[in-house]
Amino acid sequence: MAAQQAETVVYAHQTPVVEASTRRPGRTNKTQLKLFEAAMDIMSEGGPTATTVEDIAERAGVSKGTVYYNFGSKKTMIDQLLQYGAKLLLAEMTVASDHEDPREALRSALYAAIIYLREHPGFARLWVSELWRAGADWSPTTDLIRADIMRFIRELISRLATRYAVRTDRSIEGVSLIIFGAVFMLSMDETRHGAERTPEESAELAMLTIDGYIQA
Amino acid sequence: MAAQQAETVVYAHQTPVVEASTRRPGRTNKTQLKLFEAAMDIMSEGGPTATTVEDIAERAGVSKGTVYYNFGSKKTMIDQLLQYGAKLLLAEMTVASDHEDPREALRSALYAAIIYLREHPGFARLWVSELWRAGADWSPTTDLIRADIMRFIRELISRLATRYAVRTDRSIEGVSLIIFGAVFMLSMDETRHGAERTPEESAELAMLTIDGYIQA
Amino acid sequence: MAAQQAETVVYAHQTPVVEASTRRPGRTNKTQLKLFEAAMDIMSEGGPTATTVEDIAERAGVSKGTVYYNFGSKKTMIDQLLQYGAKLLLAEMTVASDHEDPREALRSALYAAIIYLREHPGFARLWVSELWRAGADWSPTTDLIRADIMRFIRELISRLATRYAVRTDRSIEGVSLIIFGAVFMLSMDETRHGAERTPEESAELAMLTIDGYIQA
Amino acid sequence: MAAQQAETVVYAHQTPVVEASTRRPGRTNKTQLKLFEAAMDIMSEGGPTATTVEDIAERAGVSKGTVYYNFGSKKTMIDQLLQYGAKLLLAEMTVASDHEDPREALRSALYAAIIYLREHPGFARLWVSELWRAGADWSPTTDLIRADIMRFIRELISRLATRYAVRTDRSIEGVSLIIFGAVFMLSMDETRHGAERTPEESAELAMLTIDGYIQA
DNA sequence: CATGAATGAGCATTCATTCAT
DNA sequence: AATGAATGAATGCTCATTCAT
Repeated sequence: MAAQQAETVVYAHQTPVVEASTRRPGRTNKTQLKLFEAAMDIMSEGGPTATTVEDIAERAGVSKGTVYYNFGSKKTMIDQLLQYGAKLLLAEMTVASDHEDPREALRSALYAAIIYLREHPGFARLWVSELWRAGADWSPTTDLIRADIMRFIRELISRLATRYAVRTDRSIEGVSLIIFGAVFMLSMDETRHGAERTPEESAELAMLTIDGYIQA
Repeated sequence: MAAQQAETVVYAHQTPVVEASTRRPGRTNKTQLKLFEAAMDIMSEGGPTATTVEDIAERAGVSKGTVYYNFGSKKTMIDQLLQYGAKLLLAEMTVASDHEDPREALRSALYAAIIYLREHPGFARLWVSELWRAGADWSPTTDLIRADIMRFIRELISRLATRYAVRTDRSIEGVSLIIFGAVFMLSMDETRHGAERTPEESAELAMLTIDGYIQA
Repeated sequence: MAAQQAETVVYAHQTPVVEASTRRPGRTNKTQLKLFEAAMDIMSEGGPTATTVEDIAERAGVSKGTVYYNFGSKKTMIDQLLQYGAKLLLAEMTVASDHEDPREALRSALYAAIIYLREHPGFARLWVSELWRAGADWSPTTDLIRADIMRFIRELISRLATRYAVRTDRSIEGVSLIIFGAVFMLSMDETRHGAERTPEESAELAMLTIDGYIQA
Repeated sequence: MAAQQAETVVYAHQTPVVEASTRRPGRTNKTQLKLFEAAMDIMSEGGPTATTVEDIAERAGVSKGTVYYNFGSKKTMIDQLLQYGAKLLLAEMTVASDHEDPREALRSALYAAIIYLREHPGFARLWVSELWRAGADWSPTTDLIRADIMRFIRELISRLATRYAVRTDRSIEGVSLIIFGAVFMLSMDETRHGAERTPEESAELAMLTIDGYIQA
């Protein structure tokens, strides 16, 4: 007796991530969490297209039907997984960014992001896949998440100007983007080639860009 | 007797990447080029998994069988397409880097890369997909290509020290990596959201990192 | 979670033949039986290679996917079909061989075999195809079945010595083999050219060899 | 400029086997012989359906097109190969059967057949496959060959009556058939499981049936 | 004579999705 | 709330066959 579900999944800003698009009202339940973990886990190997619903269900120890009972479709599940992961990532970065010095706040946030992506390679892998997807089956969720992350970084970068002299011939948006790119590449590289750098070193590397941004 | 893989497009390495399964010598022929173009074209829409062999063949104006006659498998074709695209990319960057001033050489090479990736979104899309794949069907090609690009950037960065004071507490390898990430993110962002920046601006942004690297 | 192979029809051996790839326990279900019947039916026309999974599914009244849900692959299905048919054949022969006189027991068993093969030409056709296959996709099932049938005949032949004088310059193994060959050739000939002999006559013919074996 | 070729291949009794159905008039040429050898060789592994035209051409060291230039179709090639092999087999048996004593003539002919089939497992494999094929693509060649072999054996068996007392309650046709089956099974068994018997022993085994036939 | 390139119908297989229980 | 069985459209791949050179 499952109710039909809307195709469009709106990313719920500020409100509980999963709730909005769940098949049935109510909070993310235990089965859904199990499926999220399993999916994140397995997604580190092959990206969403290469990962089958059966794989995920098996890893989560439930049947395929259960995935459909809980999410209605693979697409929806991926979508909500993305939201789930992004929420956690943002939460980590937010906590870490609680520093008075804006440079330190940014460094600390990037450090947290690097740690998170290292520990959740499946999320990183998934995000990359979705981030650069195009065509018919594009979901707006990715854009919304990207916007949230970007906004978060942008605000941290804006704060730099309150204490440092920053270059005014470079857009904050642009700087945020390449910082984003640097962090991602560092994380994915670790996943692929093993950690050749400590998270601290990675964060310092990413801050090089900021050092180029701060100054005349 | 049928050509499963042509040596032709083998990416410029000391040892041919796909030699093991190569069946015959000879140059990349017209059909293979047509297929490469078609594949690059289509790949900008949905990544390799979402792109079917039939689609590629149709766009190239040949039959599905022809793809298999020329490449033997989808995987092999993708692999060689990657090599083909990388060869062109590196060629562009090499030509552009012909400047006496090492900073300008680097900036110009990055500019060329940004242009190339903008004009070949399919290649960029494909590369991203392969770059972070793992598991059974991983092909070493991606690693080799990545290594070549990284080596190229690394050498340009090394040259900076001949004229500028550079930070010695950051590894050149690491700097190369985040430059790589920045360029990629800039390019993919353009593909996804339309060009909000000129290529020149994008190149300057990427150089911010270098500016952070150059100085005491 | 899906049943690729059922343990059910595993041919009566000490160790299940296909155990390695079995996914779940449980009895041979209705769908699998339907598929066996359909496959045996169709196989009489063209051997396993010429028979498509689609044909079998259609004749069984299920979808192609169902075949794969139940058996995992065409090869596995053929394998289990062989086991299924062999089990039935051996059962028939076993029942028929219940005679005190060893010669009569053997004759009766051969008669049963001839009847069975006549009524299941698909099984005979399949077996012939597999029996002499070689190369990469060889499955051990055929050997195991052959060994069982041979062992059964061998034992019946051994019993002859308890009542008759038999030639000791001919190996029981060899005699079993040519009896096997005679029965097969008789059956297949009927299938190809129509029944020119009654099963009784066929059985008597096969017993000629035994008559040559019994005597000084 | 290849002339079209008739689908129906008539088996040329008593006349050169290959000539009748060759695309162009004239004797079997070198290329055709090379292809026959290659096909016989490779056919021992997988039967005609599993053997591709490409496999045969490759083994013969010619191109696929050459097969079609020489035979017009795979079917025709197989057909002529069958004729070619049968002609050789019959020739061997004929030479071997030149004995005054009919029993010895038969034994010797069977011995020759066993040797031939052992040395040409591809022919045996091919024949078995064709012998029990059914359906639309049945070629009459197999029947004609079978008839020739059977006639040959039948005549040898008929001669037995000139010197031995034979059973009159068993048809010569039937006896020929099971001798045929015995020889085949012995040969194929050797191919599959290695030679556990010398050809002499195999021939003696097959003669058991004759011993059952000779006597009151 | 021979062949390399191309073809396309046909086939085994995968997998997201449905649904009765 | 969960699931096992079934589905069928989609897809990668094979291979006999054609044909221009």
